[in-house]
Amino acid sequence: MTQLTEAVHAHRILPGMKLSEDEVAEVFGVSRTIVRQALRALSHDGLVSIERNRGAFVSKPSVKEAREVFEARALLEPQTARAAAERATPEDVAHLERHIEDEHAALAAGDAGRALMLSGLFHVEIARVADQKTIETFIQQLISRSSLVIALYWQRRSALCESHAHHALLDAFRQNDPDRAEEVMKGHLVDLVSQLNLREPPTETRSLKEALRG
Amino acid sequence: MTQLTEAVHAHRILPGMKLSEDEVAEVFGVSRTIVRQALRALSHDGLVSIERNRGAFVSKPSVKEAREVFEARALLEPQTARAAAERATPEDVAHLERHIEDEHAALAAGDAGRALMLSGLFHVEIARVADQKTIETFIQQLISRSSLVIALYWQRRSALCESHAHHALLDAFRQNDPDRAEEVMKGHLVDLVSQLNLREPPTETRSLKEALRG
DNA sequence: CTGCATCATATCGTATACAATATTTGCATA
DNA sequence: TATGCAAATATTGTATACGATATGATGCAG
Repeated sequence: MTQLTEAVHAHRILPGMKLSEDEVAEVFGVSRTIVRQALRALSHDGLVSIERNRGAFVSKPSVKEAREVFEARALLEPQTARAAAERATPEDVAHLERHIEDEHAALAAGDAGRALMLSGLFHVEIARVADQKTIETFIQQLISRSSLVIALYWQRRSALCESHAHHALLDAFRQNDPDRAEEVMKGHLVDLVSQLNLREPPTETRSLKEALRG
Repeated sequence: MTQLTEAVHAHRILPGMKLSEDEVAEVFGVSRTIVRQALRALSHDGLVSIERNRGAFVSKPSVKEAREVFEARALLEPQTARAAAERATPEDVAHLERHIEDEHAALAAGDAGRALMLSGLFHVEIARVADQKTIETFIQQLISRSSLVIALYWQRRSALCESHAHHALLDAFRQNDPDRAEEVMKGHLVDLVSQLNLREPPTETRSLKEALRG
């Protein structure tokens, strides 16, 4: 059922799309009970919004919400990157490195959606290295919602942006350089926001089934 | 069903206590379906932990989790208090003031549990004044878990601690003094942690029904 | 008397059935 | 043709029933 989350992260399911309980249940071959549980969970993470007696829809973050998400990230992530740099072991670094490699591989294979998902997951992994489970949970939620924000507000000019910052973070972790890690993360988040077009709230929908089968 | 949350905040339900689905369903006169929904929601907020095929228990934060909660609060709340001080209107101040008065009234009436709950809610209200819905959600969760931490690790010497800090925050808001608000909040959180005894993980349970009837 | 295996009971996990609500469709009327 | 009402349909909300799993008791062997 976590496939739903992945589909959202990979932009195979787009904001505004309705997630009908019967439909999702049929696609995954489970009962509505399970689907309802999952949708509730996603709702709690802000990925879908549930309207009573109307159904669940993939959230369409407003401009204000988009800003809030990145403001929260700016509060949490630099400090978390610092803590990660203090604690990072060679194994941690290797693990993160593999993560980046996977992202590149996905990109090379033309699977931009998977690359985007892995790119977000990288930030969650940092919180894991920092050994901050509570904050990790928050960052997880923020990354999910960031994926929605990107789907809505990304302006496509300047495509390959993240690679550099993530490599720079990796270096800082490898050298256990907290100051640098914090600064890089701070700048990285500023970069991300600067590449958003936080003005219009566009719309678009597709069929659910074909998006999931893809 | 939010009564469950209130009961936890007011320390009428204590960490470790089992929340049997049938039992809760009977107490509230609803079906297990509803109870399960509620328990999953509480689980997501970290108030209860669900063990598969065993049931839901009020969470017993470990020392590490307790530290993490207050570390996260230290990252989020000072900045949020700053933002609140920048935006606070006279209406906001009046609203927060009433909150503090309610807390005092509860304390005077001997309802220490309700006072504790209101004291926590005060922090959530600050996020609301700051107009930061996303961060407000996080703080809400952190406050809830703080309530559990307090139930487990509070050392009773120095009882009336919060009053001063909350009044100081109110003053800072009234004067729209962001620097002061941020500093006071920072110190307030340090105070709170310093009054915890983050060493032993004690245990204790009571019957659910009598706790809710009380 | 103690320890372990087995069985009975209780509790949770999932599916299904029914009720409540929203949405759509069709028709009548202005 | 457009509009408003009403019935029909579809979808979600809730309760209940059944199956799976863990827990505790019981009895037997050592």
